Amino acid sequence: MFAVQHLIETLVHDALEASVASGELALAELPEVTVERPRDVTHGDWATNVAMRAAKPAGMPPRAVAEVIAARMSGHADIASVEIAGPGFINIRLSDAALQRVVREARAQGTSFGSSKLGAGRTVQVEFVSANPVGPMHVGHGRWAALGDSLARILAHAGYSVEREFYVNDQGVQMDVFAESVAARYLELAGREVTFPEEGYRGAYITDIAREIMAEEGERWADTSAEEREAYFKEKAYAQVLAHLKHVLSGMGVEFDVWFSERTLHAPGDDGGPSAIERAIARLREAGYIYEHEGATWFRSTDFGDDKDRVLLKADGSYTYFAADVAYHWNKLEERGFDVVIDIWGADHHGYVKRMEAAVAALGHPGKLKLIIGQLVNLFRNGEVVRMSKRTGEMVTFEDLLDEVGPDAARYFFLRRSTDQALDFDIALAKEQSSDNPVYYVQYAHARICSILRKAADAPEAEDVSALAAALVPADADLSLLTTEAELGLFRKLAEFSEVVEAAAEQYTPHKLTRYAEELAASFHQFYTVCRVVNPDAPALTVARLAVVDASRIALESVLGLLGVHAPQRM
RNA sequence: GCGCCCUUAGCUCAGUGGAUAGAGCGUCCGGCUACGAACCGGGAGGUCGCAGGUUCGAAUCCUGCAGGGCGCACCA
Repeated sequence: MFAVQHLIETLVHDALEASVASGELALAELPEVTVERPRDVTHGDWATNVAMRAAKPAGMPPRAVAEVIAARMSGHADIASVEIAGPGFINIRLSDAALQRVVREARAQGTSFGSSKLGAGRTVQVEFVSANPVGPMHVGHGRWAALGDSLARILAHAGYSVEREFYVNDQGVQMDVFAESVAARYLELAGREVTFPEEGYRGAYITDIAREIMAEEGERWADTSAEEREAYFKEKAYAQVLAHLKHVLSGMGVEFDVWFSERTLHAPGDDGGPSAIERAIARLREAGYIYEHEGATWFRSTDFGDDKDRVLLKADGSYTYFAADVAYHWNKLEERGFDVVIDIWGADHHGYVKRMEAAVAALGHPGKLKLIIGQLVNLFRNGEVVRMSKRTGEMVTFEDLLDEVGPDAARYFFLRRSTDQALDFDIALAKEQSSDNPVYYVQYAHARICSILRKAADAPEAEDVSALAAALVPADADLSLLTTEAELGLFRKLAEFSEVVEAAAEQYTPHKLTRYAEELAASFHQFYTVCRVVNPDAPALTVARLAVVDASRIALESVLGLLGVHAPQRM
């Protein structure tokens, strides 16, 4: 995919360079060339402020600089006009030929439309959700699931080699409490006197798990030692919860490549040698960032801007959660060698950002860890806050939400807001099948297109509209017949796709794609309202319009695919 | 007390240092004898939280203040 933005940047840059070479502009160094989309369409497709940036060093008025550069840009086949405007903007308008090429490319490339080589094959790991396997996921996890998965899809589309990973905290205090909780419920079911653990998990699912064990194995665990019982229940219950997490995530179309067990970080190495945690600490020690104090082993994270140093090995001989996390990131960056590692965390964990970045820097990989901090989700129903209590375990879970609104609406709503904005999720609105609900607006455009293609092919029952389009419209259809504002507007919107994907990939902002999806759908609906597509009296025009319709179908399917939302052919 | 995020139209939110700050919903007025009206067109609606600063230019960058959210463990 040729991204128009890069073409324009190159053209401006070359014109600038040539102007300096010829002596028309006296510049010691070239200013950075940036092009942007003007807000106002009358200002053309692209604009650059480079003349204003170069004016002072060149000792010329901005508009005079712009004149020099603009004179060297006109004449290119992809450019219809170059104009100087305002204080010194250079406004560039694409030629119809350039726009028509985008339509042909979309049809030729199919699902790879909008892809780019931005990532150049670099490897990226996206770790997200990583919910503790001791209970159901809350709706926040749903947001991270949608975000991480969509980001992974976008990065892959932008040319990165992507892996999705779920870090399983299958060791530690929470697992112990979890096992004790299940054991206590089990004993209750067996009719024994038992005091429920003070900090135990009180959700009804704990009892469900206990009941299941009871059904399978009877009361044989009621009279064993607590250690034996809890050790067994821990594995049993944890396996069940993990399977449940996978099931729920899968229900929203989120599949992980790797489920990484925290236990492997504590376990001895493959050769029976030191564990990953021990190796990581040794590495930090070599680098001089470790010291002992009051019986504990500390990491001097303050060397990297953290507020205070952090304990890795506690005085009681056990490792902190952070120690495992250090080892985990050492594993990601050093042992598995990812070029970029992305962690998606909830805002409630932002306090760990500095120490994690410090650890990664101390391990010799500064800057490779990208931490995305997502703000939390507030649930509403018809404008009323849905209250939840963690203490009693009463809550609307991610699974409940998914069951109620469905995967498409859930994902779309999770992705529609920028990550650093708290999300108000209104369950009633997400369920509503009306124009209030943007996911239907976009899907409707796609279904409408499919209907047109079926109509054009006179095949109302056809399932494969892609084949219909291929048969109806040759690759070299004469697109120069399409000259109305609505048609050209749609061309322009299609031409934006690639650059939106790149921006979303570079800035980790899937919400840009929901916005683009709505804009693309709007451009299509406008086109549809004004331009009759299937017209027996004008076969050439019909074919040309069907080409744009098909390109729009491909783009909508592609953008919805990046969001993980289904593109229905009928609805 | 310290740190991070947020504050833009009645509501929910976009907005890469640029030109007259946008979208959806809501509201008002219009548009189906042709391909899907779950659609389209138009109007009204803004001290971009407040105050300074940086510069050719600030919703955007810096500082301070106010309001809201989330964190500040040898917990995970």
